Amino acid sequence: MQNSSVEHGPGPSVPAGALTTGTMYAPTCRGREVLDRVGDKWSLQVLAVLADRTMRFGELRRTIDGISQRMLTVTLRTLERDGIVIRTMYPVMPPHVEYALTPLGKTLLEAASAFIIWAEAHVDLIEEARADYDARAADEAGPEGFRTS
Amino acid sequence: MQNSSVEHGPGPSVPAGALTTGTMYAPTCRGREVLDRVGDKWSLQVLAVLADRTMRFGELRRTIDGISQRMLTVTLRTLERDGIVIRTMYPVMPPHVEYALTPLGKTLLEAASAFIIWAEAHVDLIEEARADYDARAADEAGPEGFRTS
DNA sequence: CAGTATCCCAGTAGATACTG
DNA sequence: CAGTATCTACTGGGATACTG
Repeated sequence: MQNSSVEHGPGPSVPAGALTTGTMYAPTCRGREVLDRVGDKWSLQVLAVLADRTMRFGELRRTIDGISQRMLTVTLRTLERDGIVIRTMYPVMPPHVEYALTPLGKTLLEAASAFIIWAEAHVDLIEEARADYDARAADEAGPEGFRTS
Repeated sequence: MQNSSVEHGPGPSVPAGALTTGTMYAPTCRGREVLDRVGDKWSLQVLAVLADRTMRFGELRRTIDGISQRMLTVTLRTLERDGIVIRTMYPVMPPHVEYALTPLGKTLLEAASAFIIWAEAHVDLIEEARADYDARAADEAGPEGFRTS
């Protein structure tokens, strides 16, 4: 995925130095796939819960509550594969398995924390914005010959 | 979808220096929906691109490249609704529309930047971990008498 | 130029049932 | 307990065609 066609003419549309602010982000490259990975419905949840302590499968299932058995398994497997959590199995009866964050997982959680905190801090503002937007939208679509009088 | 029981017991679960990682995150609440929103396939991309400067619809389309017309529209609408980008239309012929980050959008991008940067910085490590994992998985399933040589 | 409207498929997640 | 297997429903998103 690259910008093969920036050629919208010989125009000086990009003043060469316009890339001051951003540029650093621009998940145009492979970082995307990591974001996709961790940006799914459950990964961050699992991460956040494991931040506190090591947990067993059943504990995670009960703690996260809302997650299905299958999705917990899938999520944990992927995180394990990515080196973000580590799975320790004790071959006893009944089985005992523990999940913990790896050092990599901890750095991830740290990096994501600002994001998570932002989300929680601004959720109200966003919902307000939505209400506003919807109200305005209704305003534009609403006055459809309702001049009853 | 709430975490009815963050308490799974009388846990002094966080030992002494479990690093800064404590209970502070836990996207258990409404922050989740915000994360879902921005965590989709295109939002962060759009945000990152708009970090540089205001852009027109077509510019975004060409810059992000890979995004379809439909998804750009959908993404922009949602971001606008959430108060993260602002849409300015100049009713001329042909139409001229510009998109920019709102102040809220800028704070979001800032919050997300650590995350994005982490992703780009660790993508190699992660892919390595994956290769390892796959190799080990193949090892466990593979040794089926395939000692050909 | 900047969209909207449809159609449609692939992938994702939920529920359920079974197992070492 | 800690999974795997399967079946299905839902939806995100691409392709395409049309419009003010």
